Parts: sequence; structure tokens; C-alpha cells
Amino acid sequence: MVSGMSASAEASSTPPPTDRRSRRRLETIEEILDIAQDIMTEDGVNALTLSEVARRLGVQPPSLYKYFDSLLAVYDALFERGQRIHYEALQRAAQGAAPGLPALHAMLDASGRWCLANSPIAQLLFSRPVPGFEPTEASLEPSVAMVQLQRDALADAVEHGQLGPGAASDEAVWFLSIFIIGSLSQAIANEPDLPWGTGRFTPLLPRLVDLLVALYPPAG
Amino acid sequence: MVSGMSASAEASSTPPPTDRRSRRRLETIEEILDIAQDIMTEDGVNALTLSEVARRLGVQPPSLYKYFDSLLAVYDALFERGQRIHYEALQRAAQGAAPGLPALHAMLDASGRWCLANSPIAQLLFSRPVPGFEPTEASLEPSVAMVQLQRDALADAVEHGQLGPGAASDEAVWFLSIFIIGSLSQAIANEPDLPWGTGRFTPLLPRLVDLLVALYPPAG
DNA sequence: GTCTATATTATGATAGAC
DNA sequence: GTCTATCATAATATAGAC
Repeated sequence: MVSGMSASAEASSTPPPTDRRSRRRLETIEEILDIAQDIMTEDGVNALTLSEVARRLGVQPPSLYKYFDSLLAVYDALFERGQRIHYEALQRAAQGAAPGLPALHAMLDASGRWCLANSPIAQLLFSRPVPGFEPTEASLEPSVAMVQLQRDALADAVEHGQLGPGAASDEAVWFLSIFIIGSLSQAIANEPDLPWGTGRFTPLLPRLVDLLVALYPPAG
Repeated sequence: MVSGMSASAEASSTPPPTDRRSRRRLETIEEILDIAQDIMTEDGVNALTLSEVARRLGVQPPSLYKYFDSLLAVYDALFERGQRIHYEALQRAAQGAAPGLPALHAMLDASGRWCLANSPIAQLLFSRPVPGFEPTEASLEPSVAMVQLQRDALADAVEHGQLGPGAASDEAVWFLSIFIIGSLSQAIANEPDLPWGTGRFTPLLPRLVDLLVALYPPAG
């Protein structure tokens, strides 16, 4: 029944085609996803329905099935797109900072900002709020890359003597993820409308770097 | 429309009545909540419907309205009950251990075990997965008490010289909550079927105590 | 406090004309 | 690729008999 995501797979794995019809098609797909995200932002992750998307797109519900096989396929496409954009944000942040702790700090900052600005997508990525929805393997791919990104930053920090050798470990990566998810969960659940850097939780996220230093003290 | 939770309020604020009819009524309410929790455990927090509850209870859907005003009222009762039971578990854990860090450790352990064993309820408590559901003020009450419990344990630890004075602060409480929620979110989302203490995330929760020590080093 | 009957509304999805 | 028409299903909730 969950037939996958032919449409969104097209959107992600195929390079942008020059063909005008295909381009128009991809635009529509993006528009559908944008509307879906709007709905989730307004009324919650589980409030997404194809009927409402059709309503806002100014189209009849059956038309949407030309772009997505099912409602779950839309969720999957949202998951995939979110995962990808989030990853790219992290990557940009890491590249724009010095290797090691500064890169790590920049990544935390970028991650926090993005997730808070796209909280329903973040919920989709980091918890399982939709009955029956499980991301496909393809959608999970960037997640693996993201872990690698963090692992690299940790290894860099160790190499630069900013963290002790224990930080180049799976454990440290899990610590990182726990802290990111925890502060974001708290912020989204309890202070959804506060901007990044304010409130009780998001200001603590950058301090995770201090925490890592405390946990894995550098040799010197 | 969301008229509150007359039924569940009865269940929590009234001391157990000796009257047989009332007792039977409370039993039914508890049974409804148990069934609701089962459904959420099997199919997700958002899979809860009154029809399914009625089906399993062997009763027609309208009958349920004698006990709860609406579906959201059931969610609220689940929230309230979960909050209360979780709190009592923490309290017991704290009382069964030496004051300060041991109590803190015991609380983390108890919290983790309970949340993992009641993950849909935990999701209800710590995120907002149900469109339209906001816990009533009364339901949030134990949450305040829980924060106080943690604050007390931190203060004890400071008093016993196990943590530096900075640990007797709101910040430390938020750190605690972030770490608890984070590790549980990760465990529930990624390793829902692994028992407590196994997997990548739950073994890290007890180490939060070390983290606190690193963050707020005692004077000596 | 339980039931039947029903109102109301909504959903996901398919068939087939254009 | 859009539409109309429709299927099939399900939900919350209320009215009123017993």
C-alpha cells in the first residue's frame, strides 16, 4: 500500500531537467510540499490532509495523485526534502568556520535555527508523530551523512587538541544528538513562538560545546 | 467546545469514594484510559479514536460520552494521569536514595524507565503531537512539582558539596530536562523496542550526573 | 448508563470523461 | 493533467427511547 514516492524520488535524484514540462511539474511538486508545510505549521504535523492541500492549491483532490501516490508519499517527500535542506545548512555552516570546535559550534547554531524555523519538519525528522509513516531508506540517506559530518568535526577537534581523544567516538556523536534534539524538543513544545536564542532552552545549545570540553578534556 | 475534563477531574481530585456506584464509575474511567493507552502504544499517539476505544471496551461509542465530554478530554485525562504517575515514580526514587547526587541519579533512572515503558504517554507529556490538544492548567500542575523535585535534588547536591553553587539554578534544571527529553526522544524514535539500559541512547542518561559534575564542579 | 438511530462531516482513493 | 462523480470508510457528536 505504501507504494513509495515516485514523484519525490524524481524530484531529488534526477538532475534538474531542461525540458519545460518536467520543470513545470517539479515546480508544482515543490508548491505542494510548501503548502503541506504551511498546513503543518499552522495546525500540527498530523493536521495534513490532501483535501486541504488541494483546497489551497486551487485544485481538486484527485489531481494531486498525479504528483504523489498517497498522503504518506507526501510525508515521505517532506521528510526527504527536510533532511536534505537541513543537511546542506549544516554543511554550509561547517565550511564557513574553522575546523574543530568552531565548526561544531556553527553546526549547532545552524541546526538549531533551521529546526526552530521549520519545527513541524523537524518533528517529522526526529520523532514519529504520524501513524503509519516510516521514512523510506532513500529518505534516510542524508541522515547518515549528517552523522558523518558531526563525526568529522569531532575528529578535527581532537586533532587540533581542542578535545580529548574520547571525543572521536560514537558516544560523543550520540551525546551531541541527544543535546540537540532535547533542547529543540523543549523549545518547540514549550516556547514555539520564541525566536532562536531567546527563552529558556535555545540559549543553552551553544553551551554544548563547553559541555563537550568538560566531558572530553584536551590533554594539555 | 473543548469543555475540559469533568470526568477525569473527578478521578484525580476526589479521594476514592466508598460509594459503590462511584467506585464502579472510576473503574470504568480507568479502564477507558488503559484501553486508550493500549491503542496509542500499538498505532501511535494520533491513532486514538473513541470508536476504537468503544470497540475494545465492548460498548457503543455514544456510551463513552457519559465518562468523557470529548476525545480531547480523554487526551487530557491521559496527560494528567501520566504526569501524576511519572511524578510519583520520581518522588519514590528520590526518597529511596541518599540526598543529592544519588537521589538525582535515581530520579533519572526512574524517569527513563517509566517514559520508555510508557512512550506514547511520554510523547504526550513532552511534545505536542495531537492537533488541537493543549493540556489544561490543572493537568500541568504536577509538572511544576516535578521541576521543584529536581531543583531540590540539585540544591541538596550543592549543600552536600557534590556540585558547585551554580547547580542550584534554573539553568541546571533546564539542562537536566533537555538531557532527559533528548535521550528519551532519541530512544523512542530510533530504538522503540529496546529495553531500558540497552541501545545507543538510554545508557547515556545516567552519565548526565557526570556531566553535571563537569559543568558545576564542586569547590573541593 | 446503555442502547439505536442519525446528523454531520470528512477523509483517501479510484474510474473514466475530456 | 485536469476535472466530475463516486466508492468506501470512518469519525465525532447528539437526540431520545429504555
